[in-house]
Amino acid sequence: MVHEETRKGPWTEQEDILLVNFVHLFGDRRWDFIAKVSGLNRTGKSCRLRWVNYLHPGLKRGKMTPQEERLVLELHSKWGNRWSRIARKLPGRTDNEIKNYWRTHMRKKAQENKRLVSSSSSFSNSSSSSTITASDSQNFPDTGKASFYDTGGPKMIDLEGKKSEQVEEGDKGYSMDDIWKDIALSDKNIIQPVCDGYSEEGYSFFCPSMASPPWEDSLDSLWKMDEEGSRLFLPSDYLFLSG
DNA sequence: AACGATCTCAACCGCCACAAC
DNA sequence: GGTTGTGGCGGTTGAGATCGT
Repeated sequence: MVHEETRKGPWTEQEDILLVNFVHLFGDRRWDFIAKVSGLNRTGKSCRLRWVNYLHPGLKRGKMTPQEERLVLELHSKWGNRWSRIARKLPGRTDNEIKNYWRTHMRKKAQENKRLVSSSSSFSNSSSSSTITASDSQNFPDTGKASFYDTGGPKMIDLEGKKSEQVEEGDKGYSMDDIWKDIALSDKNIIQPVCDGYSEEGYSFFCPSMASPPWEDSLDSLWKMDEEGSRLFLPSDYLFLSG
């Protein structure tokens, strides 16, 4: 046997299928183990990332809804670049997705702002204060440093995520019900809030801390939830190839 | 239609936290 | 208590897609 190097780069459909099979067999926590036994020449990290960001059946694809956008802005103002935490409040969205969204979103804002500033030229100096918009401006305390989208939120003192978690529910301008409604309209299956409303993962489509995926008893519904058809869907006979 | 600029998003990297030993 | 292995997170990159000229 030739010891192949660890594969990198884009995943093939075959790899995806294989990974899905093994995740169903062993759960979505033992990534290193899965990486080894699956025969994928990938690292555990790579497998996890692929699953979390792309293969996970609960993922919602497509553009962010206005509600989601607002929620991202709001949560980012509270938590800064805690993408995974923010993602937990956005059912079906991944931290990577939100991170990317924020990056492009803020880039646009920064460019717009630059234009405004240069045209009015009344605000000079401003080491880097991306004035953004009125509603956003709170997100960007003038740190005078860092990239344009960096750590918008207050330099949060995390305190093990306790304090900040407590504040969050109270001062929300609107409820997650809106978002759930939105999702329910388009997805109508799979994504259900499993945990009750007020834990850290309260609004996730399932509790990440679960040892085994909750969808195991509803595999038929996997891969069918895309509303835009833009998503890779594995027909159920792809699953469990070996029976 | 061709080309360059810009945008989007999947994937990798490095660091950190935590659990097992 | 120290070491090691693994998972998770945030930052960054690069290829492909899309847009504008």
